[in-house]
Amino acid sequence: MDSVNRSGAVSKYSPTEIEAKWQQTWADQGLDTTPEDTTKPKFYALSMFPYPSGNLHMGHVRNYTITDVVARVRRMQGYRVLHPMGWDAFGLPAENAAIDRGIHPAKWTYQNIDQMRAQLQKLGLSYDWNREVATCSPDYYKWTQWSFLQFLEAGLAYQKESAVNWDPIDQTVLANEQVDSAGKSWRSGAKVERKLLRQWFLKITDYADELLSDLDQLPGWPERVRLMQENWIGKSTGAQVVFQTESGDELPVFTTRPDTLWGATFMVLSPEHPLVEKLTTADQAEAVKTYQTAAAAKSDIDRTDDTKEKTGVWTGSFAINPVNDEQIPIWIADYVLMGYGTGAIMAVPAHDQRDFEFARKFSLAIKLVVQPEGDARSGDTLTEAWPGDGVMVNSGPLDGIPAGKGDGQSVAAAIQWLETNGKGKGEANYRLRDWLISRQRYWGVPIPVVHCPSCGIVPVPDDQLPVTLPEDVEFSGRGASPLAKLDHWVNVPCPSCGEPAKRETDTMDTFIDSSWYFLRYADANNEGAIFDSAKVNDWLPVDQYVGGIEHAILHLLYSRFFTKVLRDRGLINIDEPFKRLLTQGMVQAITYKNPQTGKYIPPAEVNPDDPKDPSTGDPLEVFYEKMSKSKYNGVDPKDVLQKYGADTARMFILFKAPPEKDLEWDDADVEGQYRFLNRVWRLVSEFATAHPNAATALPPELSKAEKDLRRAIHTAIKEVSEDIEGDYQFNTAVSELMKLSNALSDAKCADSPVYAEGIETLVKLLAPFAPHIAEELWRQLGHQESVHQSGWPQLDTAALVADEITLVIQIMGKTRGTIQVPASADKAALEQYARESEAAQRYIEGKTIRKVIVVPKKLVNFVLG
RNA sequence: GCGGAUGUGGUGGAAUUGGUAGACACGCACGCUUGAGGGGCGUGUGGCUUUGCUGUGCGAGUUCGAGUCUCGCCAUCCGCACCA
Repeated sequence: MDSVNRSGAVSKYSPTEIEAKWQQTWADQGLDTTPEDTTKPKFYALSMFPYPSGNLHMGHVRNYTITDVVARVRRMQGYRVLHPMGWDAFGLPAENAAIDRGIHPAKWTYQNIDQMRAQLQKLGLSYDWNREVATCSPDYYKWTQWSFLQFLEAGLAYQKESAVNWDPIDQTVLANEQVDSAGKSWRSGAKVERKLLRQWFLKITDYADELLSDLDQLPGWPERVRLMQENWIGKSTGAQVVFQTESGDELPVFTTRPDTLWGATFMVLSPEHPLVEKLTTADQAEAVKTYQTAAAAKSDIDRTDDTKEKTGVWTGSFAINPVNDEQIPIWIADYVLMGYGTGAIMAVPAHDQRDFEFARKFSLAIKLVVQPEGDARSGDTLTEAWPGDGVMVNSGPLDGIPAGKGDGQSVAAAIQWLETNGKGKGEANYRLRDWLISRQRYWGVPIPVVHCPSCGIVPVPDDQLPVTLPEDVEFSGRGASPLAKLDHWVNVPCPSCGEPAKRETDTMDTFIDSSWYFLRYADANNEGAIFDSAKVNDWLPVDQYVGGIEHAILHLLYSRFFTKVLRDRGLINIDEPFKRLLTQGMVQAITYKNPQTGKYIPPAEVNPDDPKDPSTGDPLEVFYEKMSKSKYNGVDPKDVLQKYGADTARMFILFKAPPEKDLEWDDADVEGQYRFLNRVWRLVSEFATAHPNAATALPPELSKAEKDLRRAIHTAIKEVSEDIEGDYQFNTAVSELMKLSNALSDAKCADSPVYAEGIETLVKLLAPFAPHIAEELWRQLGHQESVHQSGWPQLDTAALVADEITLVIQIMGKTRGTIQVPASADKAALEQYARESEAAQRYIEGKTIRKVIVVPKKLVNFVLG
């Protein structure tokens, strides 16, 4: 590693030294402070902010490096760039640390933030730290509460009884994502129960249609994220149809196939449907009760898991089919979910497979109303439901109409008939549910309302915000929210009437904190308002957002929702918060697993050439998996930075895989990047020593060597620029840097101004990727200002033009050789050169040329007869 | 079951969008430098029965020419899943 010293010419590349030096200098000079000069075009580059666990992992490094390259390139290109960082700092881990280790969540969190900030700063990320936010800080959550009150005032926040996941051991409510696939609590391991509780919701369903249709405005998002959101919102169009029970109650149902109404032979209600009790006859009371109890005991997962056998019970009563006045039985079954549609369905067994299975099992009538063409079927002989096309039969006014959802087909005709006759109407239904935001936890934003016996729910007035978290709390991990036990905090006078009242003790889902942080960065230190609207309207939307695919739905959907609500409150004028989105792939590392025992073996204990379990001798499975402690395959960024420096780590991560693909960590490739930076160091250092203050003004005439080098230089400028502007292709951008470096190493004109131009260009192009080494080398070249303020190299397209090109000679489409020809040659000349070529002569001799295809600047293909 | 993505050397990955497949690296081999190791430098590296043939998951097709376009399969990964 000290070979450079032996020559005595230049100093050794010492990353830790120069990285610390330049990080300090840049911070002192405020190089990364957001410019206020609004004459420049703006660019907002953002990484999803982290949860402050205390330790930076490789996934973070990858995420932030990608965004940093984008930000640095834009700065060099003359944009004013906003590139902030902050902390998604509320959440369960802090509270668990308090329960397990007796540290206050606030103390634990702020310690972690300090630790992680220090780690981030060692990566050379160009953040404007003046705009740092932490969602657990009262300065921030004051405005989270204020936002909540905006929702409340707009009628978009409400309380409702809801069935939630209840952990009987920890005595607390859990979010869906905190219950594993077996229906057990992630913390206590207890089987989760369903329990009715009064909870806070945000009415995201009011925005379902816009959240769906505006996905079209996001061409800069990955297709699959848009599709996932589309699926999640789950719009289906159809009709609402009102059935009457014999007792006179209305029983509305939603259906996507209103055209099959004449084939409805029974109805099914969800076991939780409010009308079940009333509809159940005395004879059936016991059976219904038993079924309801069994269904209630099952978690959602159990209920949706047994896809095979249908179960259900008849209520004993009947409904009237509104289209033909037929009497049809009303059943209950758990394949009908209370949370979707109206919690009740009309069952058309001939044309819906679930209804068909149910009808067969309980011997219910099956009536065919769509006759597939050229295939006479009847309900009695069907072996499965027919959901496909055909002609309507047995359907009164619809008879003879072709079945389908198109214009003039059965569905449209049915909806028109329903509306004309007042039996129902066209309607859309969504899978999306309202957002349950209540959490019975301490370490979150208190919901800023007071419950008053006489005034009801009273919002805390703006001038009394924030409702701060009390600090004198006990964390036992048992019972309701720790806040509920603090009488002095709970009991307050009603802000409206002054009588004794009680604070809301639920805190908000932490996804709320992260649903608006990207707006706050535009005006992060505003004490008098959530933000200055003009500043948000100036900076937003985020031009490039980068984060993991795991947020494809929740965070990104919630943020879009918040943005639209705040827009409708007149606070901002944008429809969508994130113009372009990049979902970066996982960072994986080699993993060894013993297939016999199922145990993971630390790589340090395995011989990679012959992977065997050191204790049992079993051959091991070898594969790449996401880094994690339990698999012993994590690589600590700290170790990499210490050994190679941030520049090498950044270069490796950018080069190893395209950003959206999974990246396989490989120490040998990290070494490779370190070697490359060392080569660049020697190349530039040696040049700077030999040619202090070298001129870059070009002579009027260039030699061939100079022209070739200059073409390589400007090809690099072109390719790197394109790679980091369109679809980010940092891997090929880095390979272009390597090509330029190789071209300079091989160049035979080291004393030419062209060579000096090449050296300077290499350093500039390298700057966004490896900012420290580029800065150090730039200064060695004699520059006073920072390379990061030196401007992006200008492309000279004239330099790209070659005097000679390589012409491919093909015979019958097969390449048989190449020749060098003048670039200026026209089609006829190219054909002539090709005919005369040795390669063509060999194959053409004695044959007839039937056709010649000439592709200018590329190839000549001879088709022989 | 529904929807989506991906499939190229020993490995990670390129390919101007129909025009020399394997750029750039990693690894490996050989050579030079070095007391040795490391490092550095140089050369080579898809396969094969090597004047040539063959090759981008498999099989057809379009074309002068296909990794790229069309049709049909296979495999892997991801999301959703009794959604009426």
